[in-house]
Amino acid sequence: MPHAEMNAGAGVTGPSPWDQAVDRIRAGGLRWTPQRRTLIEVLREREGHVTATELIARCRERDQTTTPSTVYRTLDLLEDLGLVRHGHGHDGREEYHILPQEVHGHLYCVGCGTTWELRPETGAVIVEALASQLGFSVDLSHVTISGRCAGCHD
Amino acid sequence: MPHAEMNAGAGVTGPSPWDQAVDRIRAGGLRWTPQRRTLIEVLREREGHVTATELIARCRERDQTTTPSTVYRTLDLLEDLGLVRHGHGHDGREEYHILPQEVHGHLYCVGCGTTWELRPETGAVIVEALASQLGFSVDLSHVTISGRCAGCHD
DNA sequence: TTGGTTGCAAACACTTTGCAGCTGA
DNA sequence: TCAGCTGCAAAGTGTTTGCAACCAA
Repeated sequence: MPHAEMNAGAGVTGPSPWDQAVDRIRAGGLRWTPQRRTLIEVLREREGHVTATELIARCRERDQTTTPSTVYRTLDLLEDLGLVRHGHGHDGREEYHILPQEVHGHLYCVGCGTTWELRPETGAVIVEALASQLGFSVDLSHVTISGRCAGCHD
Repeated sequence: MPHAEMNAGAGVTGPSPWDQAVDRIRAGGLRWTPQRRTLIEVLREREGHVTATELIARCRERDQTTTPSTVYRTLDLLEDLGLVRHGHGHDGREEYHILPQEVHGHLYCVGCGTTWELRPETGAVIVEALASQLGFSVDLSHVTISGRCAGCHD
């Protein structure tokens, strides 16, 4: 998918936030379980956004016994830890943003169905326009804009 | 309300597109029923956007016997006629835009729960920014931006 | 008459919840 | 041990569909 290029090189400082997740879970008196490990394995392979349904399916690939309720409960937990955030996609389904280290919105192409990231640099124009014109302060992470991407014009 | 007066010099032109709806429905060999009349009465009192659930409730106020399935089916029909358009609101529910005579997006305030219209004049900045920077052509009618309105800043 | 419509109820897809038993620390 | 976790099944949303009866044209 023609996703936004991830930072090559300069990257994140220190260990992956997912590694810290184990400790942070334990630190809260919570337990590190096989089910949580499975979900986090799935999550750390992905960047961007996924639907809960997709996560459940991917977990089931690794562990046939995966249960939806456990996945949802674990996602709630991870959201409390700030490792994922949820919103709603263009079709109204729960959609999880993985590792939102950088707040971003989404662009959905009705032509090819691809979802693109709307980087803060680009989104800034929107944020500023609405702030100055209407006094409205945008939460970019909840923005999804539909339209047609460069490759899908009529 | 914004333009909409398509004053034709000859004969059949209703003052409101809703009046034309009756004829357009009949013209398609379809039937004009009490249930459809009820829904359209409800719709013509509203501007902007409503959830299907809200429409069902309002119809039931007028006609206790209103059924969800009929409302959904009628909304489908009205969408075919171009009288409403549906999208998804900030919470992922079906949301209908009534009489989208003027294409517009939405602003949702997470503070007070109000939904505001994003007028094309204001939205133009967004459209232009994404077009020039990414070659993405925005469909403003599917844009919903969350944030805080001027009266709800922390 | 007759095909579009309706109401009902059941099906749906996705998500949440209650609870008894299991398990990580 | 024992609070937290899991699986299951059942409940809940909101939306869609199958079908026999119904009714607008």
